[in-house]
Amino acid sequence: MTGTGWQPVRKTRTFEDVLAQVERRIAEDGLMAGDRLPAERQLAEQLGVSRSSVREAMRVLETLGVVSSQVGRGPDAGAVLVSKPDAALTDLLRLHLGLASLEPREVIDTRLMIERWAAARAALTRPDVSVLAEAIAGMDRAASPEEFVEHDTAFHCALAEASGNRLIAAFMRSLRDSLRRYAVEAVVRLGDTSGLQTDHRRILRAVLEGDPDEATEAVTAHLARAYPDLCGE
Amino acid sequence: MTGTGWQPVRKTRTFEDVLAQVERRIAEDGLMAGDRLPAERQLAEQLGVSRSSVREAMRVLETLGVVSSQVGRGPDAGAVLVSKPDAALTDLLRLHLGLASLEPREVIDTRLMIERWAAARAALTRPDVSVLAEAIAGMDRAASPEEFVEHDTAFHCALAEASGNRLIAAFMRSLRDSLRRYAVEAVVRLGDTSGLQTDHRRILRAVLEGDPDEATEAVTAHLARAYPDLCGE
DNA sequence: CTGATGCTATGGTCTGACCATACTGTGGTC
DNA sequence: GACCACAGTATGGTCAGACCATAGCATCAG
Repeated sequence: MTGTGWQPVRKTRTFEDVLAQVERRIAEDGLMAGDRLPAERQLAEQLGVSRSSVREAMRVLETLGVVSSQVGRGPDAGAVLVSKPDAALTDLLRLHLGLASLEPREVIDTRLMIERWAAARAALTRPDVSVLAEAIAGMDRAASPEEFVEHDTAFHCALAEASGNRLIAAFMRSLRDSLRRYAVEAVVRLGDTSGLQTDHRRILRAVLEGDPDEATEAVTAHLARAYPDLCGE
Repeated sequence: MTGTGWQPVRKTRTFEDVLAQVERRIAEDGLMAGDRLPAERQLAEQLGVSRSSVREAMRVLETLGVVSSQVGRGPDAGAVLVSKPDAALTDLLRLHLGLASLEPREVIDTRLMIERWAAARAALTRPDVSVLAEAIAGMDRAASPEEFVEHDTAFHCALAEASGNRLIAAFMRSLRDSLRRYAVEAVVRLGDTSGLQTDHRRILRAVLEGDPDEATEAVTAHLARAYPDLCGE
C-alpha cells in the first residue's frame, strides 16, 4: 500500500495485505464510486485474517477518501466506495503544517501557482460564473473578516472548480481550509477590502471575456495585494 | 480529524477523538518530526479508550505520513513523528485513478502546471544541478524505456526539489509515481528519445543561466513533445 | 392496507491474550 | 576491566470473542 520505494525490508503487515487485496479487487472488478465492499466480518473470513486487520485497512481507505463506512443495515450500509480526496488532503496539509514540516510560505506559494493556472483555464472554458458573482456579492455583504473570508474562499474555490480539473479543485479546497487562519489575518491586516473586491471583479470580467492572460494577470495582482510580503515571485 | 465542514451530524468515533487529542498534543507541546509519541497501551490508558481505538488512530496518522511505528524496544521504537507526505499523496492519487474518479488527463495537466512553476523557480534559486546532469547521463545510458523513464523521473523530481518548495516537490514525486505507466507508454510511442534529451539539456541550461522564462518555455516545449495529444493549453 | 414490533446485519468498541522484535541489564568469562 | 552470552522487558502486530447502537427489513396485528 505504501508508495513504490521503501528501503526497509520490513515484513508486510496484515492490514497492508488486506489493502493490496482490496485494491486488486477494485481494479479487477472495475469497481466505481457507489459500489459496496463486502462487510468487515465477511472480508475477514474471505482473506483469512482477523476483523481487526480488516478494520485497520478500512481506516486507511477511509483516510484516503476512498471508502465511507455506514452502520446499520440496507443498501447504504457497510463500506461504500466514494471519491472524496478533499478531507485527506486537508488533513495532510494541516498536520504537516502543525508539525512545522511545511512552512506557511510553501503552502501559500502552492496556492499562488494553482490559482494562476486555474484562472487561465477557467477563462478558456467559459464556465458558469453565477457562483463567482454570488460569492462577490456575499463579500460585499460581509460584516466581519471571518465572513468575508468565507465568501472569498467560495470565490477562489469556485474558480478552481471552473478550471474543470477535479484534482486541482480538490487541492485548492484543501489549501484554503488549511490557510483559513492566515487568510483572516491578511484581511484584518489590510483593513479595507474594497481593493480585494476590485480584484475579484477584474478576475470575473477576465473569465467572462475568455481572456486567460488577463485572468492570470488579475490573479497575480490580487495575490500580490493580499500577501504583499510574498509577492517576490 | 475530518476536514472542517461535514454535513452529517454523525457521532464522533473514538479513534477520531484520539486523533484530535494527539493533534492537540502535537500543537501544544510543539512536537516535531523525530519526537516520540507515548506507547499505544500507555496512550490508551491516558485517554481512557481501548488500545484498538488508539491503533486505528495510529493507522490514520501513519497513512497521512505523520508517524512511523517501529516494533521492539529502545529510543527508536514506538510511534515516532515523521514527515513523509509522499506515500500518502501517492496512494491517494493511485487509488483515485484506479477508481476512475480522476482522469489521467487531470493528473497530467496538474503535472504540467507544477513542472512549469518549478522550472521557473529553480532558475531563480540557482540550485545544485549535479543531480539533474547525472539524470540526463543516466537517460543517455538507458537500455530500455523503463530505465529511461526511471532517470527521467529522477530528472523531473530533482527539478521540483530545486524549486525549494517541499510541498510541491512531494506532489511531483507522487504524480510521477502514479503516472509511471503512462510515461513508459509515451516513451514507447515516441520511439526516439533524442528529442526528449535535447529538451532536458535545454531545461538544464536555462536553470544554469538563471533564466526563468526560458526554463518555463523549455519545459512547455518538452511536455508538448512528450504528450502531443494534450498540448492544447 | 397500515402501523407497530421484533429481527438481523452492519460498523464501533472493548477486553484480554499471544507473538515477534529489539533494546537493556545482568552476570559470567577471559 | 573488557567482553560476550543470555534472560528480561517494553514495544507494536495479530487474533478471538464479546457486547453495543444503529437502521433497514420482515412479520404480524388491526
